[in-house]
Amino acid sequence: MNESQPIKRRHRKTRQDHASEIAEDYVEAIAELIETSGQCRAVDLATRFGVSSVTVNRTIARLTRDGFASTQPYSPIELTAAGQRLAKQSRKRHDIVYRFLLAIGVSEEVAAIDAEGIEHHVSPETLRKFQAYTESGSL
Amino acid sequence: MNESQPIKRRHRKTRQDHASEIAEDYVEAIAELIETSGQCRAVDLATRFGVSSVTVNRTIARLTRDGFASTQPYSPIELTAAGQRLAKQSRKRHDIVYRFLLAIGVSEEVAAIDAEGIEHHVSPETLRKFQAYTESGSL
DNA sequence: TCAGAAGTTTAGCCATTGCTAAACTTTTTG
DNA sequence: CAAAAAGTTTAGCAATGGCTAAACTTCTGA
Repeated sequence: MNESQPIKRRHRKTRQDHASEIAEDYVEAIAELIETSGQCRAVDLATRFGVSSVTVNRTIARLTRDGFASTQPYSPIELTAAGQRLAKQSRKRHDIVYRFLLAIGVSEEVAAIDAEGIEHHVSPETLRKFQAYTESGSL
Repeated sequence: MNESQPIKRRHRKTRQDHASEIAEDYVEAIAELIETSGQCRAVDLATRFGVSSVTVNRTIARLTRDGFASTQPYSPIELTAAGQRLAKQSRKRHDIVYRFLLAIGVSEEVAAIDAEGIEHHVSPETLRKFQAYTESGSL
């Protein structure tokens, strides 16, 4: 009998999940910055997230440690293959959530904010429902 | 000219928001436990959230510090008026999200998990849309 | 070219959120 | 009632994620 796992697996493992969320936000932002401006510097991420560049630096160090980013001192930030994959996937999920919110009538501004928060907590099943609704225009 | 705030207010202030999420999860759980079993003990919350009772203890200490909970040593955990208000509001928001997910066809199990994650990131505007959809059965 | 501006890194601070081990209190039960 | 079980608290460790100050590197323009 294997009942050793916590009764309520429904509840997320807060610390770890939070770390993944930040990782996703960062790789997404890095990919976007590289796409739009050719490169990604710590200062760009600092502006974007409203944190100090010291904080960015350490987060990037973790991403590097975990195999998502790669850097040389004083050089632009790059994504590894794994980082690019994660960025692409996060971006896609983000877009689905954002478009869904627009489709149900949420304003662009609020949809942008809420999508940021929601995207990390949507299971594949829910995501499929979101997409289905957005595409068909109804349900 | 007041442009001192970070350019992207869209992005949540991670640390602080995360703390609020935990506060909401806890007061919600405390209220529920008191309702269903008459009282709330640290060990109940530990089981519920899958963390150690030491962790629960310290979280409760923070909630107490912040005016949401009150405790005597070795006694059950209680909510202050503010805690009860927060619990009620969180519960309501949770239910709206959960019912909305069911309404768009997400399974009960997945809806329960996703609602836990999503509820903290839904603005009043989006919440109204969710509720409108759930109630009218369409949009 | 070289001095200052811009950007990055290091050092060191704090709070939160997780843990285990151990001490302590309360409850249960033989 | 006393001992064991159950629950709580304290002490102390680690990682994450935030900060400022200060040192360092790189870039830029007079």
